[in-house]
Amino acid sequence: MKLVITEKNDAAEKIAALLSEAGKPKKDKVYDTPVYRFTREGEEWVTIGLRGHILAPDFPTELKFTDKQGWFAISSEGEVLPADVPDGLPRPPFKKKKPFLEDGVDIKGWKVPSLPYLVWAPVEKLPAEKGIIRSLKNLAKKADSVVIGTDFDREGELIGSDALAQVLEVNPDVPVSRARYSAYTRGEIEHAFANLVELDQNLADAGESRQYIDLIWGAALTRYLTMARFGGFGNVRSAGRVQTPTLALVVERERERMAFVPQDYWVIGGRACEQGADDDASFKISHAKGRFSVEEEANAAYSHVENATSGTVTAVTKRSRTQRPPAPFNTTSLQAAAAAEGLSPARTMRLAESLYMDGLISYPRVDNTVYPPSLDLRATAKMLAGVPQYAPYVAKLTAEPELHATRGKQFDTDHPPIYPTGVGDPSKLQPAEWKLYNLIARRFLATLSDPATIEGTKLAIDVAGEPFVASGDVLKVPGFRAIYPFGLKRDEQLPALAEGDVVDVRDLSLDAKQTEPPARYSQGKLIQEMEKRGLGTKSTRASIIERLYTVKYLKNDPVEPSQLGMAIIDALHTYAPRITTPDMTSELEQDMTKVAEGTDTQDQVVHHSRALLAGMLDALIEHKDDLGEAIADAVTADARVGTCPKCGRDLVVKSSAKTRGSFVGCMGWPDCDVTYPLPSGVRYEAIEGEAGVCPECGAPRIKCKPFRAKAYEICVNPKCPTNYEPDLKVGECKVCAEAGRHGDLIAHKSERSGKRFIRCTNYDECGVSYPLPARGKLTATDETCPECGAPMIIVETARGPWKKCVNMDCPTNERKTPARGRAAAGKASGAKKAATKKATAKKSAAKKTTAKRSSSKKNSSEAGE
DNA sequence: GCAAGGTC
Repeated sequence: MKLVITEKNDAAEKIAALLSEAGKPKKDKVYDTPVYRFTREGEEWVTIGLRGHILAPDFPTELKFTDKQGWFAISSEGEVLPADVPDGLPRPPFKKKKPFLEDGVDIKGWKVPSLPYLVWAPVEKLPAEKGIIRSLKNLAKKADSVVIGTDFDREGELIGSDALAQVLEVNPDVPVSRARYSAYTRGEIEHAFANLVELDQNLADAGESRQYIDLIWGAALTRYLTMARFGGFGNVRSAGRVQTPTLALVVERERERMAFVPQDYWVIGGRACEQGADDDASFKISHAKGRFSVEEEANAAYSHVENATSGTVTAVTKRSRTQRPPAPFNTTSLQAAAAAEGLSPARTMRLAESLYMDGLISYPRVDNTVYPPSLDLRATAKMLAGVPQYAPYVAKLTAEPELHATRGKQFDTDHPPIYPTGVGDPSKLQPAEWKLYNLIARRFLATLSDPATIEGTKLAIDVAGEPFVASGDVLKVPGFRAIYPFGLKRDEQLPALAEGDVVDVRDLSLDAKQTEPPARYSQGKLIQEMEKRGLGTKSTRASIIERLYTVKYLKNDPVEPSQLGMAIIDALHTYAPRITTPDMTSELEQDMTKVAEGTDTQDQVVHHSRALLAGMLDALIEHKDDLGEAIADAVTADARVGTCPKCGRDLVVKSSAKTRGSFVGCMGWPDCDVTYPLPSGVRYEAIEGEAGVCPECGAPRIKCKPFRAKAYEICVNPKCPTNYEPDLKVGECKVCAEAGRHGDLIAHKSERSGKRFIRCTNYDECGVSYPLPARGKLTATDETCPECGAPMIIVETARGPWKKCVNMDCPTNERKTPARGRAAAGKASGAKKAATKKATAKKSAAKKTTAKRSSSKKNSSEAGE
């Protein structure tokens, strides 16, 4: 039996289909791993797909600190210190209990495990995909020969080399060869298997050097930053060859913005229209000078036109321009286009993976922007007629005798650009999935479409002797824009005017403005910038940006660095500058080339890199205290939500170790005891400036951002009148009155839960209490409910005030009562369950159609070749 | 509780 090992299941399936001589390969499973069996030249073949890297590099378990001992910091004297422990908790006696934590203790011949030694620690490769490895070994035992068919690049060679090591463990004498192909076409695959070569161990070693260097630098610097000032569990401060320069890009832009000195300028603008026309038909005009940099000049010009009500058209110029249809999508351009539609790159990749698995789009991790000749463009376009929204456009497009596709700049043959492979149904896909599918499908059709022709018109208008201009665009030939409206600004249309025409002029004004600092990166732009600088790969960039958000180095979109992010970059820039620039990646690339070419060995390159790191770590350890302080200050600044109304110190968001919840507390604790509760399950943000201080009580106002709901602002003080009237009397207790007592009904707010309720002052005797809505200002009335006699109150929310009976069991509350709420919620959850069921049904249905589709595609591509 | 690179 001949065993072919590929990088992914997809490749195993495709290669089996292309090499099989007697019909379709038989899909089988070894344990849980799909494999494909077929015969060729009288021999049994089987292909198996790995899942990328099956081994992961790591330090020996003795160095991993996987038990409770924590990571370690080094004092300036070079002494091994346990991690800082939050005040009040016992300091574990690490040194005594764990002798190997001492300096100079040998483990496997290495001194461990203080930070400087970590730099020199050995690295092992441990199984990461145990299931795949088990299946691989099972097949390898029975193999007469093995072909490594992983991707044709450095990581592919490494993945193949790791797989080979597993194979040789169980079948040491099996002959092994390497197939090198760069497209899943019959010609390419046949050629690769007819010209098998040896695995390139130098290339695999180059890949492994990359793994080791990334791990050693990342682990040492991450542990250092995390321990320089321990911020509690869950507060890792990470660093790495790609993430740190990426963060530096964002910080650099923020520094430019901070250093920016705005310049004053003035503009004169207004609106004009045909004589007597409506405001709706008016268009924008502006002074031909554009920006006045001298105020007096602007004033002078404005004084001429201030009272003008009409102008004369002095010139009309028209110029047509064409707009070329966009290039096919690769991963980066898809991420950028989707980011402009509000999907983060990481989310885009998760959605794309799901669409790919459902058979709706092609493989989403590609650099290529040129469709291969084997892709049947016409058939794909025709398939999209199955989506009703596209059908009319597809009919027109496919009526053309020939289809020409645009070509992008990047041309590889690994995979085709991202294109639709199935018919998407908006009623079956999640809204975000549909959004992405729609973008991809329309982009595909756009790449086959004609250019758009736009006629631009410029008007010169004389207003009281001052020159004004107006411009407008009209889409003359829509071309691709009829199907692809994304990323384009709307045209402003001008009425048909000729030289000498008189127009009405309105709303002229002189506005003082200031030049803007350079804009922050959008997530899409950041992805593109990373690509330009060689940071990360198409498969990793999205997740690296996401990582920078989870460690709280970045916030908001457009991307903004936190104080912590800026402090980290400042510190590393001073003591370990190599990690903060893309240079490390480009130098690593050069080293990898040397290893691949055999002029340097893996050991030499890794050793050299360790030595560089060791020097930088010495400097970092020397300044551990300064750096720890800078980090602590930055974290405080990030957590700051306002000033303490009692003592004037900073109020910050703190997290309670006991409840795992957050609260606002004063930095002056324990001298100052000011604390405020925070709503749970929402993210919060400080509000800058005056708006961040409650005008009623002086406590901070914060912005709350619930998941997938509208953000709102509140004062953090639950007793603040902006939250509710404290202890408001809403009426008298009827039950008590009937019993001959007096009881007042008072509105309260629980400080613990934040919930509001009404309770009788004689609650212990009568037990009367009513729930209240969570938000909204309450006002008492003199009225009692005509149905049940309970007091009426007014609740004022963002939607306006409404009067209601406080008794939730009262028939007048039936429409808005919690009872109805519960019923509705029950129904909603029932609907959700049904939807889930539907989704599951959809998934399996989609899988079926995928299978059908891929087999029909296979047929057509075979027919085409 | 560390990185970045594959892929699911």
